[in-house]
Amino acid sequence: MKKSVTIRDIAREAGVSSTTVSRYLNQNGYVDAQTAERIRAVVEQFNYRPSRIAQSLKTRESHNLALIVPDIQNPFYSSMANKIQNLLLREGYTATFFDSGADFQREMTCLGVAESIGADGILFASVSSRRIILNELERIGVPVVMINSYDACPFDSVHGVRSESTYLTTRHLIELGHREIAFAGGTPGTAIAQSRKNGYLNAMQEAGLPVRRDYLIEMGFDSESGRKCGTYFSALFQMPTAICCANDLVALGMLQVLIERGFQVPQDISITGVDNIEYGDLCSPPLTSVINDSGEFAKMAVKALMERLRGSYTGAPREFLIPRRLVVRGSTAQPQRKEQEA
Amino acid sequence: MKKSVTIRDIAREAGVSSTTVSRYLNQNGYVDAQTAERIRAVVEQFNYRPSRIAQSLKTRESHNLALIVPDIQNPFYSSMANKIQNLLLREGYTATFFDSGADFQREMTCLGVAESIGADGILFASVSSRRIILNELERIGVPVVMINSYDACPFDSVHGVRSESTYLTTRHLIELGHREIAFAGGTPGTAIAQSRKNGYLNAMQEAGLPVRRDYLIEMGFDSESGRKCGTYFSALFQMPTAICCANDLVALGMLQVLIERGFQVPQDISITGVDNIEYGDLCSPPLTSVINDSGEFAKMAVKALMERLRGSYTGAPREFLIPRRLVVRGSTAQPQRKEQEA
DNA sequence: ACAGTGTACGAAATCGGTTACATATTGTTT
DNA sequence: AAACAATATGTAACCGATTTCGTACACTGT
Repeated sequence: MKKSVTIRDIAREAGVSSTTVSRYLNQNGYVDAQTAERIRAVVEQFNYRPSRIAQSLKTRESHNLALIVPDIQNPFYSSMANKIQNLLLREGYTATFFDSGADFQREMTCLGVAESIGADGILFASVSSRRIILNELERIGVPVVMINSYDACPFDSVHGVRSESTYLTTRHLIELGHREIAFAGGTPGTAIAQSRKNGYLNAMQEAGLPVRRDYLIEMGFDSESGRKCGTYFSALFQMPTAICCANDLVALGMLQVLIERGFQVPQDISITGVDNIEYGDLCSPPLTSVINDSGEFAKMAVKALMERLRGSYTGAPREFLIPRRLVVRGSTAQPQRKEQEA
Repeated sequence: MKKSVTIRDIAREAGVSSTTVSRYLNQNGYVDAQTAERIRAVVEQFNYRPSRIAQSLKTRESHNLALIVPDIQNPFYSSMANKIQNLLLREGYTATFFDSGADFQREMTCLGVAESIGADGILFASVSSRRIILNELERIGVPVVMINSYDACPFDSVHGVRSESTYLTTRHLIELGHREIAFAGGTPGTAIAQSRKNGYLNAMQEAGLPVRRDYLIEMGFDSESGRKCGTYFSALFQMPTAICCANDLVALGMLQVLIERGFQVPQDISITGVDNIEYGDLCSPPLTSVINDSGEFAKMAVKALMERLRGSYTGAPREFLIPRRLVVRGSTAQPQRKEQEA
């Protein structure tokens, strides 16, 4: 089909061998200034770009990474993906993008593809950090950075302080005077959902507050799950005065249902999220949340992987903790339960 | 570093030549049933996956596409990216992801990288459909599908009916009785912004309504632009009774500022968006918008590109129009200007 | 018995780069 | 003047697959 111009074409045209052209392009070995100039001119004239594929085959480095996220439509991940791609471009790397849909089987599929395309490394926001996944990663044998995957694993990992996010929001609710605090959680069985639940439980326990069975439900991490949880809570005989949601999407879905059903937020009920996504601020009332700095995640993940790729770090797996910060907005306030009961 | 298992390893282990293994894997040429079984077993035992890189070099097909979007954080594009990636995976293709940040220079950079990595095709949501870009695409010489790029171009393209989206929202506002309708537009100089502006202008003209200079401003396609426009409009001596925004992000930013400044939406002022993103529905008031079906975009774009890649279509550039539909929600209502003036 | 056809498999070239090794010229040191 | 290092370039093998061409055998029909 399309015949590309090769290094040998350039060599012939410049009257040198392909070796010399290669040396010129990679700036290694000696090449005379005049020769270099001749090559440069020919390269420009022909708009020559060396084939990354051929390079990869020989050097055994594809300069391409696999980026696997559970849900690119989640603003946290789309923002992170954007930043990762920017950082990588600067380093001369590209990213092959995968959306696993938070599904274990698809995660395995993506890993298989990642291997066959010869990815030099994997940036993996895995939800199902099952043993099989870890085994598969080890078998593939390229550097891996796990993102938001709290389980102990033999790879570098980047995540917020375990359980800190919902701990912060729950404690905030407690400090406001709430006692009946419910939790609307993410996909059961995933490490990150577990961590968020624990944050809630820890804060409750620390304050000596009881956790009611029917105040703790887990669905998923998207707004649809939030709507379902909202429907559930609003139908309870005894509603909580505050709900700690596993992330902002859940909180937004929840908010919508509650407002739809005539509840006032935060007067009747307070809501918190996690991630501090843009839309949480755009809504009314704006969402109290926890900053999960996707840029920081991207930076650390890329840095860690690059160090592994360059071999400038070869030690034990590292854990990078991204600091978080509570952002109080309009969706939380002191409880007014007494009046309602009267 | 990591020595991969090659087709020759498999061949040796199975007691055949690499040719036969290749024939077995690609299901072309004859291979004895028993031999096939032996090979299958060895392949499984060694967990062998042929190197896509070596395949690409020889066959001159990378089975990898470049996907370039202006802003992956825009829910329309992140949703589209998700769906595109899913469709491609099924076809045995991968996508290298680029976020151009709606910047011309970066678009050029991305195209250069796309060429050197040997992308078989390009899915390109270009904002700056400048001549240079088109020339560069033609020079690269691989199939291209342009997305949301309205200018006439020598490639297949996928987009909504030109100017239809804002035409629908503006007409909706007019039918509600609004006469003082402003427009908050997207990045000036881009084809899509031009198209959105035209939709507004057409509807206004059709209804015989005058367009005031100070009611027409263009900033960008993100929520920050919406906030700026909102600040501008809310400071006007004579405020419009409705604002037609170029997309939902702009509308959401606008909404936030207006509510912040004490305006009631839709009582004091009506707001419309375009794209029907999830968050537009989650906010209050929920946003009147126009459905821009990202799944349909993804489907048509992938289909068109695949046909080009397979050579099953080789004719003139095609234009795929995705139908749209107005979704009326709480952010629009009849104007109540008379009372306010009194 | 022989040509023709379908089946089964291998040797070797090839894709477009990189690189180990060899060669040649020039400059510098002893 | 001989020895050595630095500079400048080329030859050819190689990365891991695919593919052309060729060989060999087993049928089948005449």
